[in-house]
Amino acid sequence: MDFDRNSSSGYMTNWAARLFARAIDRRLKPLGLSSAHMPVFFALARGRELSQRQLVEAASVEQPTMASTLQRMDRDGLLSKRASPEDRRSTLYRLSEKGLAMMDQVRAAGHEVNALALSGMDEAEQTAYLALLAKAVGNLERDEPDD
Amino acid sequence: MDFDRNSSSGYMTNWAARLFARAIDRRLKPLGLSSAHMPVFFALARGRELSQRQLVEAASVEQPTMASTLQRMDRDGLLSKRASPEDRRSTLYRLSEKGLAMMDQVRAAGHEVNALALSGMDEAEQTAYLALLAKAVGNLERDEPDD
DNA sequence: GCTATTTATATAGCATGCAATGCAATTAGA
DNA sequence: TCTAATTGCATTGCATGCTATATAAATAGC
Repeated sequence: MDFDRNSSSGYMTNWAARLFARAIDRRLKPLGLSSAHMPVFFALARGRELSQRQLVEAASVEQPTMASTLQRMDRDGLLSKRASPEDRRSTLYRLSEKGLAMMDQVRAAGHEVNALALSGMDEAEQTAYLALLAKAVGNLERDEPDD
Repeated sequence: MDFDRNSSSGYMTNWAARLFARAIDRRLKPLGLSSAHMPVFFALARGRELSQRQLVEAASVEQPTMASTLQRMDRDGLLSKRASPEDRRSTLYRLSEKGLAMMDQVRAAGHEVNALALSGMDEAEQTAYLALLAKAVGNLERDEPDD
């Protein structure tokens, strides 16, 4: 055989990630939401107010990615913004009423898909899955430039 | 606390997948290639000739995604096409000379990044990582429409 | 206080991925 | 054989992600 995709950790991780995203997206689509909104929702839970920079950290995406996610969310009325009183470069974001009202369904979708993905694994396997992912993430982060 | 991203299998899988892709991309960028090319390269190894449909299966991406990947690869001179003699709707793809010449480096990048990601895991853990990903993939595929 | 560096965002440009749709060629069913 | 369903692909339109670059505000070093 040439190459067995099932034996490549990179390929399998990518595949699983796409399936996770699709499963989330199918559930959130009726709300007009998608998987990329989830880290923003969780970071802004309970009416918390954060800057773009803090959201970038919370979601571990690059700054331009977060900028355009926030732009779409704002366009869709999910956010409420105000200029930072501390730093004139910075904008602070909160979920709007409309956004906050969707929080429970966002959480539910997340739990449902996580449970589905992990079904058939016992406690130890579920823990191992997260631990091994964390290990791989740590390893790959050491390959990133700078940081 | 509200939500610990490190405890969400979906979040961690997505994060790992993005780090995998970035690590691959950094290595293939000097060649003008990227992570999305890898499944196509491996499927077309040894001069094998496949239709778009077969490449879709091999890469587990949707058909329009493969269509545009092939379009870019063709634009960049990595492919050689011909009409299928069996089916007038279908086009058969092979790697061009230029593409074939890059195969070793594509493989090397894949092996290097996989090894990096799995470093610090013993044999059993590496096997478990792949097995747990396969389990999650299987679970999530059952959530997909149709198939 | 003044310049040099750093930091917070914005923007451009592109790749990758998806769903939805349309069309032409093929295949199945009556 | 003739129509109906299926299949292979193209296209549209959009979201998500990235790198590279620019700009203005804040901070540091002197």
